[in-house]
Amino acid sequence: MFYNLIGDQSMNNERIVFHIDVNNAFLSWTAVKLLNEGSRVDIRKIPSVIGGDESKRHGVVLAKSPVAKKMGIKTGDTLYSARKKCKNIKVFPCYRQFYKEKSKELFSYLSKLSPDIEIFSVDECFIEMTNTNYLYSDYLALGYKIKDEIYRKFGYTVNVGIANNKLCAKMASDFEKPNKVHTLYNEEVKSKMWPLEIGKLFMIGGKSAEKLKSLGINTIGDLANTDINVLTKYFKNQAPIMIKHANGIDNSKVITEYSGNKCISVSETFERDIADKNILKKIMFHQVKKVAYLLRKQNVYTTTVAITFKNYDFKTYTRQIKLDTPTDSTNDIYEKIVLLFEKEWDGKKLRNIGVRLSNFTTVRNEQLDFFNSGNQIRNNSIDKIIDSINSKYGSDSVILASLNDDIASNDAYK
DNA sequence: TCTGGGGTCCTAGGACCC
DNA sequence: TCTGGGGTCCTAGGACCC
Repeated sequence: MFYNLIGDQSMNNERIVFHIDVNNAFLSWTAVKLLNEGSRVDIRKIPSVIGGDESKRHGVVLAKSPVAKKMGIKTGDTLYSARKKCKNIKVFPCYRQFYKEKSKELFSYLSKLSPDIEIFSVDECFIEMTNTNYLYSDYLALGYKIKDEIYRKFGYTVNVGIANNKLCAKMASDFEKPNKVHTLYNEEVKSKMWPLEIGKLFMIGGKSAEKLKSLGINTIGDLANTDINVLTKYFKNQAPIMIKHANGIDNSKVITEYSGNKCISVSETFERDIADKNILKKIMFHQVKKVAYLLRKQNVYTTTVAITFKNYDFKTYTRQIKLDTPTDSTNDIYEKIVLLFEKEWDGKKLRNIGVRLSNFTTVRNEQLDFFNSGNQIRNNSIDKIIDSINSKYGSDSVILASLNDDIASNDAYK
């Protein structure tokens, strides 16, 4: 029997957090979709990846099968390099909308276990299990039950991490994959986490791992036992949190309430580099429409707008501007975006362009410009009317012909 | 046919004020 | 003849996450 009763933590009063992570989410979900559609091949069992469309210059690996992983293929690799590592790799497209539906379906099932659930990404969540002992007497057994039931109900596997805090739950679910349940209780940190290579620690990415290794810190245990004063010299304010993490300490709460985004952005990589100003402006206009709509949906106003662009040579720039008056108007935002663009763009070919809104506020604190107040009010109501029509009939049902005839009427970019 | 997209958070440095 | 220093706000860039 796989229920390990020795591992049962239900008798003490410690906090219990679960982390649930879909194994190779995009690939697993695609596998389920294809099988449901009658395919005889389970793409999880062959060398396969989910990748973007190379003809649109989106050619990166977004998820990989276990076989592909064994051949050295990593998420973020170019499809070109994935093929180099594995000649007969099968590449499947990315069905984002479908993944969103699968994600929703999973979390609504998990919400029944405990209302204290934090959706951490499209395929991961934390569940606060503290104070549910009266319902679940054996957490490890429960972990297996959840995992197996997800497989039975939905046809894909997950990893479950069980620990006394979020960090350790996340580290635990990342141990051996797929289709596994792991615990990482406080007393297990030394034996299970300390031997791991430093880059495995949450929030230690490639750059930090490299720097730590150059200091002779090679494992999580090394980091846990590093003098904080030494580490602070190299990592400033990050040092204390790094050492805490390495010791399995984390007091962060499971956040159940969605509190809105801190920023909203869109960006687009073009099929071919573009140096045509009118086309670039049209693209930005459509992007502004999108972010402004999302902003209004959150019922907030932005005080900072930014453009981001990437040159043909991959150098990226961001240019931002703080607004005197918070706004949620498509027109206002577009005006600022164009201003920034005209000022900063040197006319060279661009590979990618995007817009970003940040520093939101709920209060308008509006000082209506005396001469333009009529226009402002008119634009605001136009935005709202367009939002309601677009949310009913699709995002491009109505185009702001009144706003900018040139852009709205020209369909060079759609 | 080389290198996506959407987020959060931190830091360094400049401008400006007292 | 000598150019301090603390605080705040803002921008640009980068690290990291999925």
